[in-house]
Amino acid sequence: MANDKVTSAQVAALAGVSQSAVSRVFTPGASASKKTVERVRAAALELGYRPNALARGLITGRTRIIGLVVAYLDNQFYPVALELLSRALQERGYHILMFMAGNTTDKIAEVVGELMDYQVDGIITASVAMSNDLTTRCAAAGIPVVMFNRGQDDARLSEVTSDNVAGGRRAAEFLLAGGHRRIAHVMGWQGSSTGRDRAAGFSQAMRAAGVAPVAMIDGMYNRETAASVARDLFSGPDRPDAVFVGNDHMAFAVMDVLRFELGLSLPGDVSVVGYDDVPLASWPAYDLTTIRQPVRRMVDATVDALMAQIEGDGMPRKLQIDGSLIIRKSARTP
Amino acid sequence: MANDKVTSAQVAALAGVSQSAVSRVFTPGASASKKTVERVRAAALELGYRPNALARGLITGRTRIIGLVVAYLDNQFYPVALELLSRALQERGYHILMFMAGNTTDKIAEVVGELMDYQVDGIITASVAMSNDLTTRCAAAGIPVVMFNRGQDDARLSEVTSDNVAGGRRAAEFLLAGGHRRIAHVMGWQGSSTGRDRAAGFSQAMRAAGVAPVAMIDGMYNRETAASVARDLFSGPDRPDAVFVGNDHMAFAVMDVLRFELGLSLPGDVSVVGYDDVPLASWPAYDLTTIRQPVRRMVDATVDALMAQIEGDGMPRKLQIDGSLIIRKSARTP
DNA sequence: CGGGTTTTTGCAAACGAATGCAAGAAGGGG
DNA sequence: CCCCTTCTTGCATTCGTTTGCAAAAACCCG
Repeated sequence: MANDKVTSAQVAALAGVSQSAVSRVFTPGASASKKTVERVRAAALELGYRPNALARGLITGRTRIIGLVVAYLDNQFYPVALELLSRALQERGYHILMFMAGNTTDKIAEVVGELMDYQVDGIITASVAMSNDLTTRCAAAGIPVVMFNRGQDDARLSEVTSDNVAGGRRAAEFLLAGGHRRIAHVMGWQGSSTGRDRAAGFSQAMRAAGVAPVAMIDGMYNRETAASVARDLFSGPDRPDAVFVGNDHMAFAVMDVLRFELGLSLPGDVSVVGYDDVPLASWPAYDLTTIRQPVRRMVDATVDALMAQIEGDGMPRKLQIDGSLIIRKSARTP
Repeated sequence: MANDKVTSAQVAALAGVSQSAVSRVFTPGASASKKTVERVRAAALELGYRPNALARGLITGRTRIIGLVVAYLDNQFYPVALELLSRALQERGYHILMFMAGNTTDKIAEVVGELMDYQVDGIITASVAMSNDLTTRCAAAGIPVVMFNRGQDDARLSEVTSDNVAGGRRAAEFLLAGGHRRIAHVMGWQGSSTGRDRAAGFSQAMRAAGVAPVAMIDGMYNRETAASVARDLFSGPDRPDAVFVGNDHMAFAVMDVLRFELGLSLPGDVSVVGYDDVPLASWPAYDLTTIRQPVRRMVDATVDALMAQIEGDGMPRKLQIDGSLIIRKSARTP
């Protein structure tokens, strides 16, 4: 049966037609008579023939491979997104070539270079920034790029995020409405647009209410950092009575420190609000009040944007998807 | 600069050498004089040339792409493994083409078929079983397959697991040593080797101690199922005083039910032992006593096995990596 | 400086499929 | 039944590389 490499020529021979005929049978939208189709199909089945995607890609210029660059997977938001992305693309006949990149510029450049070697049809970056130079290279090569959950001020890039400014504002307003006046913000990494936007929204709402934040400290989207920030912030004599944390991943760390190291109760002593609404946030051990990022819709938007640019003549687009506040038990309810 | 498609021929023209020369400069281990190398490198840099991986793959028969098939990512063990795998392979110049497959046979077959279309150099399956037919096809195509965290009785397949039988035994022994006599087991999915092996080890140790398990129920490696199993098991009048759960992911669900629905205290009322030691297990909100699967070593072994078969003449191998018991606070300590 | 070795080089043939072109087959209408 | 149109088909070229082969160049040593 299916031996090492079956080529279209072998199928052609068996079916008694030319190699072109075989190709046409396997190329959607090419012309072939009913009889040829049948004979070729039969021969292909017998030999276990499947078209070689590399050869096809070489000549058509499309590989149906999407490059995915992601910085880390320990924040649960990303595996969830990855799973959805992968499924959505698979449904449309595309496949994901995956790369882990630290968030350093040159590592990312290296990785994008390798992606381009494989002639990917498009690139999705998750929680990763593109340097200007890199964007230029992708644009020159005609490879559309869409940034998932990160924004950047460059018209050549598509981006899909939640409305982070609104989200930050919403978090602050909720805490204020709960009667809190000593509110701190453990910020998302200030090197990222999401971190900055959420912080900006938070500040905005605080200012509007005439309340000054107790502190705004960068938690780097990192569990350890967030924990140590929480320790500093809450060990002193006049500690905050509420904290908005830049994402759920850090919020869990903060809650751990508050409850298990400092013996504080939530929401009795302190209110905590997170951002993302990852699955773990709804588990009773945390039961975290948080701003939801609608992953599913974000993923759909990402795939749509990419497909529009690959298959149609779509232009880069910037989308913000609104996320609602999910009220649970980690923060006092107004 | 870097225009749409730069080919080796263009570089050759600019450098004043033949196209073959360019190829040789970019092929490790090919002969080229110092002078040629220099001139070609310079020209390549100027034009932004990079070898087309598709064309290269077409002729060499190696793509440096590894197909990865994974069933789900909601169990934290897999994202962690995925990240390590991806990094390890990247270091060796390989890349991951990722596929999500449910655990249904035909879905997997479909996915493996698509993988083969891309002429992958090897396949890693994580928490996924291979049908006999599929294994045959891969073997015929000369594509090595290594199963990560799953075993199968087929000499053509490599596999890397932890020593699940020993692990299950260890868990039971630990609970027995803690003085428990009413011990239940929420089993890992019995359709998987890991689930069966852990259960077998557990049974073995119980039998050796002359203690009959209170219950052994399949939790399907699924959070909801595990939770409802826990509800049934622990709501009755004479509930177990200890439970060994087939993996951490389910153990968290069980703990949630025990503590937050049934108001039981751990390890006071009930002892819980899990399997995997995912990062979350060490967070104080769970602080789960568990059998560690040494992911890093498992990943290294996986990559080694794969490389041996791809680059050398290695035979398929079956590896079991021993994992130790990590004692935390969810179970009574002897 | 000559004869023999070793390196470097270009030529041309792969790899496996898609596709423009022109010829052949089939179909349709009067 | 013939002519004109529409479908199918095969031929040959193309995509961007690697690589075997043989010629050319460089090197070495006496």
